[in-house]
Amino acid sequence: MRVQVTGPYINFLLGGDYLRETISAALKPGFGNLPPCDTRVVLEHTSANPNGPLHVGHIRNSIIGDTLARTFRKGGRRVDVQYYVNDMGRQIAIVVWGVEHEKDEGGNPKGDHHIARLYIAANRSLERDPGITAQVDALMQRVEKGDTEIQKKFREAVSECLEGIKETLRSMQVFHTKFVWESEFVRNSDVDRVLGRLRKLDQAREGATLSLDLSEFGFGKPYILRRSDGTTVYAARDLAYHTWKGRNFDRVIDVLGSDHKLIGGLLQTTLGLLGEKQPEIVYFEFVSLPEGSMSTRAGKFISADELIAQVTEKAMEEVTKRRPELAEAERRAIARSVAIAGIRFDIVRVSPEKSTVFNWKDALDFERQSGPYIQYAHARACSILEKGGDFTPAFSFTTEGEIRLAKQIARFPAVINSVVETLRPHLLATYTRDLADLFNAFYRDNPVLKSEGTVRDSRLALVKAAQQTLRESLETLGIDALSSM
RNA sequence: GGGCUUGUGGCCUAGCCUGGACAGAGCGCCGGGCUUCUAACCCGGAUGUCGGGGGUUCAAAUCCCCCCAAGCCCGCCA
Repeated sequence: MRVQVTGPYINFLLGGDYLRETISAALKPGFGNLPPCDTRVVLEHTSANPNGPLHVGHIRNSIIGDTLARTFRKGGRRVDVQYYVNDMGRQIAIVVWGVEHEKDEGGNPKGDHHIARLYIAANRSLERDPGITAQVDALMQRVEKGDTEIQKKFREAVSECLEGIKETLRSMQVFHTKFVWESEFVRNSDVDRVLGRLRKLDQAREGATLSLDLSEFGFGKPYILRRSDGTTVYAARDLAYHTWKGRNFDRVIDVLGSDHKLIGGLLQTTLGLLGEKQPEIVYFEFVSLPEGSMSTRAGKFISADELIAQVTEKAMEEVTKRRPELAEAERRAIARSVAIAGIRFDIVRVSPEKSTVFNWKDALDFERQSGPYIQYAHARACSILEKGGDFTPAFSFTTEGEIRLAKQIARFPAVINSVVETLRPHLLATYTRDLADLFNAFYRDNPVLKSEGTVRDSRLALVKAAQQTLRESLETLGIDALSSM
């Protein structure tokens, strides 16, 4: 290492040994993996109500959550990823009422879309005739009391919707290890037990309802846990779920929309009062439409399925334009990967605290700063390596392009670590984009296959290291690292 | 009304926690580059009161205070 003074700054220049070491590490599979660690992490994300398909707002949750899960695993953590299924709230009772009373006008045959149409229709009926509210209330009471016939109806409606949601998640390469049904905590009496403990808190206020007075913690309004008709609210069931998570895992992480900030704070405070582990909550701001915020109830949303279909179609056009010689099935497969890369990268690259407005033009743009741009850099690297054939890695880096690329590669494990520490997955996205930029700059100024001797072996080693690092980064972002596109 | 978050060229975004080298990219715009490792790429150019005003500091996009604007929350919904 050399030290140089420039004006008021002292620059520490990293020498050849450092680059040799890291580039040689990057040549091995699994570059960027952090040492395994025994901490058991449970990460909850998406958990959208099963009253309709995932829309472009929900998938910000899914993509942030899935990217965090992948990064944690790369960081050596053991991670359980859970989707908490709300299968007994008021919204689901409305769905069940809709299944019984509404007619489906037809459209996308997927179960989640079918359920959404009934849910939207039921809400319209509810607006016209407030008397229906009593019927919905009755459904909620019967399901909570354990009426098996009604429970079956709830389960069937929820399952139908959930199957559609699962299909959407799979197509985005978002994976959960477990779907936890809320009603489980009512059935196994965890909710009763946690209510029993809550009742004994100094902050408990019990009359017709059971609530907590958390004003000493800055929460102005009572935290209602049980309705006057005896049924529990979501908050109570969520407390039971988080108590269970806290007792079975070392770290509990939730990814939630910023509209949950207040209830997230109430949840954390209450768990603290009970002496249970408090979850770490990652909040993200909303995705809205140019005409305003999305609403499943009002039918005002762009579904993830529609987004994926449109982006895939655009990707197919692009692939066909560039690679007309490929068979259709092959083009189709590339288009699917490119589409998911476009969608996932576009969402994960923005810091979570920034609210965004969805627009089709940007969603369909595969140019610079996009996921496909990074995939393309990776594919170019693969192509050079394929043409280069066997080589003996050398580590002599002298040009500016070589050194800057090598340094960026070297940063990768630190980036994984910082995402794990800060729970900010966009850091990985910007890192990967910069890596692709630096690879392109290197590619432009440093001929690889035409060079000779040590220069060629060094550059091939660098290309290989860059390709591996791009692949590891892309896979951690849930994006396919295509070798040809 | 109260709370939380955001405000960076026409558009979009990184940097803000941990203050320092000309505020980095991208889109769009103007002008170039495919007999040369994949042009989903690259090069050059124009475009910035870092929302506004105070303050702290040798030094502020970054820290503090006030103001303005936008989004979200303030249900016996989730």
